[in-house]
Amino acid sequence: MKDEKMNNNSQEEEKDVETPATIVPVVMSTAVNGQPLQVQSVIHSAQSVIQATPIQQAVQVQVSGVNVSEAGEESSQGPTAGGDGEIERKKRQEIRELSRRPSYRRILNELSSDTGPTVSRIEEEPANTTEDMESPGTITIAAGNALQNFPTTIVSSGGTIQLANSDSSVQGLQTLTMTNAGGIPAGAIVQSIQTQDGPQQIFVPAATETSHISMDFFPYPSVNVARLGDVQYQIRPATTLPQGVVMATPASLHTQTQLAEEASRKRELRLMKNREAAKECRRKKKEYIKCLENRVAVLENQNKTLIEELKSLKELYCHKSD
DNA sequence: GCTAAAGATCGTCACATTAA
DNA sequence: TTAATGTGACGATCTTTAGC
Repeated sequence: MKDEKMNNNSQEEEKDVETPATIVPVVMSTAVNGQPLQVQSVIHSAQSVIQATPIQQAVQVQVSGVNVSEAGEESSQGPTAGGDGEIERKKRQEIRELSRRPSYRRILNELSSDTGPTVSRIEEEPANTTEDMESPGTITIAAGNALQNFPTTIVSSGGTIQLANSDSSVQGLQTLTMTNAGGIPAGAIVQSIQTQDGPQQIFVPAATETSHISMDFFPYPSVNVARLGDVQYQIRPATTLPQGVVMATPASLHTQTQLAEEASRKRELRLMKNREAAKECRRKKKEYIKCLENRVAVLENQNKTLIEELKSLKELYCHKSD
């Protein structure tokens, strides 16, 4: 069952990593996966993970796996020159299996050079502003970061709509408030919005006199929401519905639709957050594994130094006893 | 160049833990 | 108690590699 996996308490792991470490005064230089190590910081991070409890076992398997892989790689320089027999084939197969972890090494290299702040994974669209607004009745605007270049006034078929961008510096979620100065014609358009995911449309319900529309923009199209007064409407890709189809329901079904869409929105939000959490979790895990690898390197060197020291002391002792 | 195999990555689910 | 968050497991998909 999944119970056993839960023994690997994540908080414990975090605490282990954050435990104040003692700096071990060892002078050495080493390298892991070709990366030169700063001895002090390596020892620091290594010390902090030494007390790792249940998860340590699991990760140690990985670490030893990497070591084996590295060893195998050294011995696999090109195809075997002479032998063609079954044994040679098996040997080559073995070597291949051992040496195959290129992407993993690449990740480690990236991790070791990653010192800056987390870079946003959401590609920013170039600003897309007034050019699409010329056809009457359809307003094409830009979402995402392009909102900062957004015009404050655009003309719809029903009149003038004032746009106020709440905070264009917040990535991922943007709120756009539209105040309808002229009144949106009942049953008519619909605002067409250009987002990172292509044009999207908001359908204004028939016979609705509204003076206020607000829209939330997430990086994920299915989460984007428009509100007319108290009613929420999901902003969907324009391609999912034929032009002119009114998505909004009659007043009697508003509550039901509202609930369903609210649930759907919550789910999308939860999935989005979980997606990000999973990414963060994996990043931490890689970092943790890297710390353990560093620890291995440090301990190996430390061991080597101690053996040398013991050797020289033994020699000294032998000389003196003679 | 094509293909199969294996590893890596990602999104999601389920559940444990934590914070309010 | 409950909502939010963290993380292992799983399956789908992508990437990389070797062999042909």
